Amino acid sequence: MAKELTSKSENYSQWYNDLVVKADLAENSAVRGCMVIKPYGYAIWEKMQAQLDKMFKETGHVNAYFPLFIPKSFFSKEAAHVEGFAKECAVVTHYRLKNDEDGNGIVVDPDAKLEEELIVRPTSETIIWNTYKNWIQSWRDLPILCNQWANVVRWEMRTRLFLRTTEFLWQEGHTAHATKEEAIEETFKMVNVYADFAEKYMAMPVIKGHKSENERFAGALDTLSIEALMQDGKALQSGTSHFLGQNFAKAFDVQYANKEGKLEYVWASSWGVSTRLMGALIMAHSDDNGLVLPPKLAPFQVVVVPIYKKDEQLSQISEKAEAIIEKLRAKGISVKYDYSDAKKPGWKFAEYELKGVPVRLAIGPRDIENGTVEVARRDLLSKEVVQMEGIDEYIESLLDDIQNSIYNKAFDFRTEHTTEVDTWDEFKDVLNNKGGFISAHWDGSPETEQKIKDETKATIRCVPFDAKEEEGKCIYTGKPSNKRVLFALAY
RNA sequence: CGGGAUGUAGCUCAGUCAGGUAGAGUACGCGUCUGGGGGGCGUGGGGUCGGAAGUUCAAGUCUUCUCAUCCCGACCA
Repeated sequence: MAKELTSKSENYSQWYNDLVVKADLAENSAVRGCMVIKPYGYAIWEKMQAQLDKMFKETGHVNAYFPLFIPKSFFSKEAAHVEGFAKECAVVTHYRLKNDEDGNGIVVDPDAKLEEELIVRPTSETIIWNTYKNWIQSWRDLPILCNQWANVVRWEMRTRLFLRTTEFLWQEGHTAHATKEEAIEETFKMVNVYADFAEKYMAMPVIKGHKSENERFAGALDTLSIEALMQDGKALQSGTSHFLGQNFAKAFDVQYANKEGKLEYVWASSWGVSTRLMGALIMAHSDDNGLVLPPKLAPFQVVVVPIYKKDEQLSQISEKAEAIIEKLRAKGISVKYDYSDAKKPGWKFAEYELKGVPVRLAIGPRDIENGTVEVARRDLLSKEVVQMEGIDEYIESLLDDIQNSIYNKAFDFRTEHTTEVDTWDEFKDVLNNKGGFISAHWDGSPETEQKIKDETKATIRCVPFDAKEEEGKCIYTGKPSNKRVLFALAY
């Protein structure tokens, strides 16, 4: 066994790290906290990007690109925003290197100090709103519905592949609207796009809701998020959509003339998902044998492995295999044919399992004789022998089955790990022994949330949109509450 | 920035206590038998022992300094 995974039950966090590295998704780089996304991992990200990009465009958005660097002065214009990000910013102070006079290699040229430092963007609200100021004069210029695909840098203390890296890839939508109602509508629209994407493509059920004040984005009036549950019972915030009110418009003095000719400040939203979704995808479905990918995001959905001894056997098998592959591709199914002699069939089986390829076909002399194919599905680790005739239709529906099946499995897991509690003792007991989402009453105050966090590390993941109205008492203070919120330990 | 640990082959690590020719597994090259679940046998290549200075006839091992990384905490999508 060349690539042994740590088992999930033994050490979940080690299992995750092993999986990311051994499935060739990403690795740590020479730069602290920054990862190299390897081709196989990047292929999954590209699939996510392509689908999200399509969904953004279908909802009327366009792509643009704004600078990596943000002048320091822009940053301080929105008070809450600078407060939230100041502690984790990379700063460019110089623009030139030179040879050290003492022969110690290359040093920063002290004469090349910038007049004003540049911040490597941790998010782009400030540079974008500074730009929007020039784009907006009249109600006729609104709305602006821009998205950008970019990298951002947040100088985190501790990093983990995909879940939290110093530099990460994401998309950030920044919209400008004439009215509050329209901006709020946009905020909700995009959290719904994220939820659709997570559920239909990632096969990952999510809860949509409002963030509590403590967890809100720096500079937002309201933050909506999608929250997913990982297999270790911890929650992962997978996407956020912010209603920014007029905060940035006021900070950057972005006003428009309304139909009556009166100047008004513009209303804003911003929303984003990042390569963190890769972490979510990995943790939502995978097992001790490796990655389990939903067919809709797998770099290739089917792998074909020929089993042969001699070259003439291979050409006989290839003839059948290629006919099958052609039919599958005609149905839009992506296929890899691995006829390489570099590895043995057994090795390939294990490797593609590790990489989460949804369906594996094995064709050997036995199959040629019987007109059959061995079909293995990754999610259930099951195998069956199927007639070659009609195999394309069989696989087409099998891929749908797999997509649904892994969604249902994750959904059942979440249902099983969502617990209503009514007392503080019960809360602590469920948190420590069962994990998952805990639905409980809360008095609505940031102080109470903070105390709960200090005592248990659990935070309010969200106030779900569909939280049922019911009278109850805060589990911590006993004060009255009219709806349940979701608590969990989170990534 | 506090607490703990580790730097030896591409990777994972032994060897350091007690100084004396640089090791294993895995990966890699070649040959061969194999091939329906990470194969067997044979053989070969691969190291400034993180860096610098010191002690010594002799340093991976002892001393001092230094650099880097990892884990736990505070921060966080």
